Amino acid sequence: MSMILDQRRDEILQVIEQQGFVSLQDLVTRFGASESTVRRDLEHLDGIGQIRRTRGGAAYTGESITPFEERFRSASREKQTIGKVVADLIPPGETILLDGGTTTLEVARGLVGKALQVVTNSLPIANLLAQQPNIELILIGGYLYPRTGVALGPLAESALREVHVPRVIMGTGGITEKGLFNSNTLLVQCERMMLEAAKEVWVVADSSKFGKSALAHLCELSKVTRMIVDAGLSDSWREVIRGAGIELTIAET
Amino acid sequence: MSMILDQRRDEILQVIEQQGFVSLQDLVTRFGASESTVRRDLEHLDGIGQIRRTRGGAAYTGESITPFEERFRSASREKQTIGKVVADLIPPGETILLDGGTTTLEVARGLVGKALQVVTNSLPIANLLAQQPNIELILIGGYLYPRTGVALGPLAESALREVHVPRVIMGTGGITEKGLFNSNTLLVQCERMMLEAAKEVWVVADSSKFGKSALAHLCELSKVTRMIVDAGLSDSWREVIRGAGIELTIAET
DNA sequence: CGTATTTTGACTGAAGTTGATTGAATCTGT
DNA sequence: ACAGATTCAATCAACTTCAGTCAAAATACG
Repeated sequence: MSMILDQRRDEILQVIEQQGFVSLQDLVTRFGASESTVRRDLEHLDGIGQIRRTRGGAAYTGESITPFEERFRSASREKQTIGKVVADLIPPGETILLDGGTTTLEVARGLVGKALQVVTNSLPIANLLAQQPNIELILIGGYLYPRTGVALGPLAESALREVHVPRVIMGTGGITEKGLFNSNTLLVQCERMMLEAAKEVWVVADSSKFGKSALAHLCELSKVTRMIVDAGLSDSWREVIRGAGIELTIAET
Repeated sequence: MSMILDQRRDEILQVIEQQGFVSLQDLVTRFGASESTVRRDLEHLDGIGQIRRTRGGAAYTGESITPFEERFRSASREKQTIGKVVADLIPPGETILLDGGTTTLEVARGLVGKALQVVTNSLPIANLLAQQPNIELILIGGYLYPRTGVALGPLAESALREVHVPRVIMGTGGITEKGLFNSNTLLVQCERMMLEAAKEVWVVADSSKFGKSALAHLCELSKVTRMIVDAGLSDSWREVIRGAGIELTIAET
């Protein structure tokens, strides 16, 4: 594994995350690599589900970024299953804290029709649940991170300080033995406050996230109470997760 | 200057979603693409059911965005003109605090394309402005009042305590010589915090609001710096408003 | 040091996209 | 109902981007 290669792919991912869309030519000039190389990088990032290739470039689809166009696309089947399973695990009448992200958005979809109190800093999730008569929605405010629709920053953090809930349901950018990662430091800071606000920490992640780290370290595995993952998770990773004292739920179709 | 296919189609979809309808020529000049290309894009978006093609352009047919959406479709012409006039009165680069409501939503529509910092507790306004690249959006969180999509309650109030802006732009339920009124005590409480947070208080109201009171008294007329009203306002009311030391702006078509 | 493996950049024909150009269909004003 | 204008679908050639292949370069490893 060449260091240069991984580094370049990480940086490409960051560029795509920041801009939402990037043309292949842009990446070629930006990194001084050949078309073929960049094309292979995009192919790889598409393979692990972090981006979606389009003719002429690529678009971001990874966690923690929920462009509003996302509503027109369908999330991966894995994420949908995870969303349904998690929603069924939550007892009616509860209060839950819902992190932003594509997987948690699927959880929110699963919650439709239930009687719950939901706290979230995600605009897309708020839009989805605001229409639900049985759901009482509490919005965490703050600086609205463009294109992602997630409220972050000092306002969000001080609002989270006043909130206490039995569970938080979080998405993540990557999971390794060292813990959870996300791609944005501002986001990680806010997610730390979420961890503080909740007794139990549930993490939803599709299996492509395992073994992937990202820019910012969020927390140790020991902070996590429960993980809900799709059936594609390897046996060795199941061992690691259970070995860390985490209750592992596999979301089957 | 060619553009990635998917990106252009997404942006076209966003434009149509926001405006309800666009002409083909408008899209051609906006994206600098040829008629043929735009026409093919519309054909595609029609094919996947997100828009409906019409002669000369296209209309939005996607799943209803939010239940609040219909509110601004049915906004009266008076409110629309007020919105445009107010938006033109705001110098670029400013920070404004935007109250919730149908008239302020029209103000927000007028702000599209400007470079501003906007603070709001209204979910519909946040949805409208979150996608604008030149607008930095700060969301006031809190309990989301279901009917109107406005964040209220203690969380909203403590967030507003940390905010200071040169102007707040407020809607209102009714105006009499005794001051401003609104129909909801929780809302009024929150709006009082907005008054505290701003140096200048601008009130937008269509002329039908004058002479009407409502459940909860918000503040005296003396708190208001400026009012923007449609041309239907009677001379006697104009006297009353100016007599209270308020700068009165009549929004003409 | 030499060999195996991975990564890279150039090249290819294939496939997709674009803008211009047609004549047909539709709209508008009289 | 008519003429003129606009919009449309269909087609085509130029252009761009694509996946696949191969050999050179870089790296890993014994």
